[in-house]
Amino acid sequence: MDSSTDAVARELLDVIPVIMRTIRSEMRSHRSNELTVPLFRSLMFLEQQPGVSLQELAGHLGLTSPSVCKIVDGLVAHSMVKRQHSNTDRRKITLALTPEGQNVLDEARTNTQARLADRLASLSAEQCEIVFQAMKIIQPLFRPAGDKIPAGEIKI
Amino acid sequence: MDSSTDAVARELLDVIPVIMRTIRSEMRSHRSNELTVPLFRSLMFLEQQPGVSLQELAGHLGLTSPSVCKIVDGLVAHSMVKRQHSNTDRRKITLALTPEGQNVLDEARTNTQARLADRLASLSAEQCEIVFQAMKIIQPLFRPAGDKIPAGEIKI
DNA sequence: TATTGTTATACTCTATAACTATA
DNA sequence: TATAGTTATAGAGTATAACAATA
Repeated sequence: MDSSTDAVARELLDVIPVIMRTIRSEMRSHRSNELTVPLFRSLMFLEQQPGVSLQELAGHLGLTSPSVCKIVDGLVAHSMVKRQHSNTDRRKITLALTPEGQNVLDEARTNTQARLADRLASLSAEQCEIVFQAMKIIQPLFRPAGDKIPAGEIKI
Repeated sequence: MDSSTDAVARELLDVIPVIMRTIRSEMRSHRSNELTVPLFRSLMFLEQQPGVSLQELAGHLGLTSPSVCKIVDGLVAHSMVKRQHSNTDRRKITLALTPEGQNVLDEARTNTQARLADRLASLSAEQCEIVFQAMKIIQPLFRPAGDKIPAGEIKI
């Protein structure tokens, strides 16, 4: 069993960086949406969890507060995100997508997903299913600390 | 079938960046080997393909020549890689691991793999197998252009 | 003239440290 | 005093453009 997890670890180390580079470059190559991976992930998280604080977003992204503060600055400057002071604790901020942010997210997701799907086109239904299941299996193991499971997914 | 590849694409977009961040941070957190992901991948490639040129390495990494030139500078400065002029075409260079580079690679691979394997420890044998197969399925779809399949793997 | 590698320069992403405002 | 967020500054990592040497 140990040798098996080692083999999987070796494969992950081999394959993940290559996929990541593709995702990055495909996200960049689409001219209309100048989203980087962290910006894209921020918008996705705010769609799932509207009203979160900066620290909650930082926890999800696995980045420090200053880094996320700058990311949010950019998103606010481009009118994709609304930043407000919390009513209950005025030190905190609450973050949410604007309608424009939702549009940008929808477009970016559609485009990037379509390009990834193109690469997967040669897979059989069985192979697709294996990859799909693998992602579902791996995801919880790498979830950043402090990242809550969205309420809609608790179902177990 | 289309909805299936779309679903897989969505999962990849969700999960890959998170795994990538973990790989990065685990690689950095181990103090003795200060290898970044691209440095690590360079060493791995030179182990498989000793004697390659800078452009071949750049093709494998999916980076531009100037970027790879700087990476190689660093590896040479740290005595991990030997850089020589080619005899047949003196514009070209040939790159190869030094014994020290091999040691650094071995240690980094062992450590990083072990940490990843720790995260996978809770998986059942079946789950391991699914993830393993998924990586094998995905890998060829995302191989960078100009990246040759290592001679030892042609076997088919 | 085209190709291989290098140097010069700049931009993005991220981090640590220091600061402000609120609790 | 502790916490949430911000600002200031610095260090990777990458790219494009310009250059040198060789073919």
